[in-house]
Amino acid sequence: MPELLEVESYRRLADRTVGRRIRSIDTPDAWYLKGNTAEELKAAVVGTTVVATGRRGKLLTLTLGNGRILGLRFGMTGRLIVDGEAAIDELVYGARRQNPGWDRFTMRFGTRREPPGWLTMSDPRRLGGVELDPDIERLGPDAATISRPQLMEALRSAAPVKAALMDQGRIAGLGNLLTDDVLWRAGLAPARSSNSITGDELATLHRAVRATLRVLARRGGSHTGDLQDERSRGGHCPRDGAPLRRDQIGGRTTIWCPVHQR
DNA sequence: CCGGATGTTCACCT
DNA sequence: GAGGTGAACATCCG
Repeated sequence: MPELLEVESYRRLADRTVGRRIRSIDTPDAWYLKGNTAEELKAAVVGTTVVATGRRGKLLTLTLGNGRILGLRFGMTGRLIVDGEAAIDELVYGARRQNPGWDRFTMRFGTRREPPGWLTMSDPRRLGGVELDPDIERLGPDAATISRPQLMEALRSAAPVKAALMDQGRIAGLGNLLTDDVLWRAGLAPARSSNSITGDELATLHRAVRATLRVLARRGGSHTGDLQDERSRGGHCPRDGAPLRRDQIGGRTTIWCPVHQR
């Protein structure tokens, strides 16, 4: 998916639907509906209005006029399209082409007197989903606004710091690409046990989370990190020129510099 | 042809 | 219980 930065741009796009009334929904893929049948979903949302958008980590939420919350998850390849316009032209690991067969969920808006339009989730790999009233509190604090004490709490674990940062229940929003760039920026080895992080290192890591999100947001997304060009082929550290390492940590391919990440 | 890819969940180990 | 591993989902790309 889309990590935090992409989902935030999806949220801003979805903001366009605030104030619109949901006329109908298309649910061509029952598997995409988590926890509800199409009939239940339809009964809960059709006829109500989108009153707000929100985001916690990689979860996009649409608050409806009846108090229900519609949670949208995008997996690795999910895209959001509103009124035919996509928030992001091309996902790095997503499909280049567009295929109507990948439309997994659509809301159609408008009545005689209210604004029309539609919102579609397109997801080739079907790794995302739509859930009514998702358990948002199962997610940790959002990475974009997490405080230093909250980060310390998130790292109260014997797991590698990389695994803890990717654990959405501990801290929400960081995926594989962002996490590698955060640790690179912080100078921390990804396999370091979380509870071995010192107070000074925690402060550095906290700043690195914020800096990485700020810088990559400005550059255009999670795939614009300093390590991105080095991910595919064995590259060199942009900071000190050392050969980068490629390891499996927390179940994911991890790129890191053994010289300055300690 | 094969392996891996911005993710999550689950079963099964240690 | 905590942590790790591999599978599953489906498609594209190198």
